[in-house]
Amino acid sequence: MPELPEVETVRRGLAQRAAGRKVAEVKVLNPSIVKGSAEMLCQALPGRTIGQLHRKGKALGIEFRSAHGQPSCYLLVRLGMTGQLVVTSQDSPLLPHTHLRLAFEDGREELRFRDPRRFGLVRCCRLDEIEAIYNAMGPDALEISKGYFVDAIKGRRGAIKGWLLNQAMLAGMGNIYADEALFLAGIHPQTPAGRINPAAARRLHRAVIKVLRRSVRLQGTSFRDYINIEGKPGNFSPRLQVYQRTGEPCRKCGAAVRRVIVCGRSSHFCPRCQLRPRKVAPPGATRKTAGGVSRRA
DNA sequence: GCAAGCCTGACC
DNA sequence: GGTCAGGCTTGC
Repeated sequence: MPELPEVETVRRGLAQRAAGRKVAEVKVLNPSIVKGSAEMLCQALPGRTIGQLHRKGKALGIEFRSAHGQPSCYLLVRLGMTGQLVVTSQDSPLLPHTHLRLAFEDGREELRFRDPRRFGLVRCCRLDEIEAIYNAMGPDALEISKGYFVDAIKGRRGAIKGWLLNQAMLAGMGNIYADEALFLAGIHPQTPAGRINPAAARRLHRAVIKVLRRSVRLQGTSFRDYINIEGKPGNFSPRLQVYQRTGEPCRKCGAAVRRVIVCGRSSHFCPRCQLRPRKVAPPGATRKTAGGVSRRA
C-alpha cells in the first residue's frame, strides 16, 4: 500500500531513471484515471523533459520542462491503494490495468502507470494548481515539528488514529504506519487525540518520524501490490510490529495482537502495550492513566 | 465480503 | 468546522 515511504521510494527512483528524459508520446489507455483534462495531458507533455520530482505526503509531483528548460506543467500522481509507476522497455508485455504510458524520446523505454483498483489518479496541473493541492494538506509527516504536532492534537475529540490518517492535518500517514507509530508510542488507536498528554504526544511525534524514516531506508512495505520503479517490492514488511498480525504474539510482550475498527479503518494494536483509555477517571483514582495515556514498559 | 485512500456529503 | 459514514474498484 503506497504511503509516504513507498511514494518517496518511487520519487527517488524516478529522479534517477526518468529525470532529464524527454517524453515523445503519451498514451492514455484508460481515461477514467485522468482527473481534469485528458487532452491537456496528451497535448502538454510530448516534447517536454522531466525535471524535478516532488513529493508531499502521498502525492507525487512530476515537473515537465519546455525546450528552454522552463517548468511548464506538472503531473500529479496519486498511487491510491494499488498504483504502480514503472520505467520499463517499450516492448515489454503490457500488464493488465496499465492505464497510462509516457514513451521516452530514445525509443527504448517508457514510464507506465498501472493500477488494478483504480483508486489512484493522474492530473496535469499548472504550478498554481499543484501548489493549491499541496497547500490543502497538513505538513509532510517526515518533516513535522514537535511543536506543531503537540499543538495540533489539542482539543481534538476524535480518535488519534483518525487524526493521523487525516491528510489535512498530517500528510503521508496511511493505515500501516499509523498502526505502527501508535504501537511504538504505546498509545491505543481509539484514544481521543485531545486526551493524549504532552509526554505521550511527544512520544508519538518521535514514533511517526522514526517508523517513516526506517521504512524509507528499507524502501517501503509491500503487501500485495506495491513495487518500486524497477518493479521490486519493499523490505519493511518483516519489521512490522502489529499491522496485519492479528492473533500473533506482540514482539514486545507476547500478548496476542488485536484488531478493532476505528474511524472505519482496521486498526491493529497490542492490548497490553497500548492500554485503552478509560472513559472517565473515577473519583479518587490515582493510576497514571487518569486524564491521559501512559505507557507500559 | 473485505481491504485500501480519498472524495463527497451528512450530521452536530 | 470538526467528525465520520458511504462509495468507488477488484483480487483474494
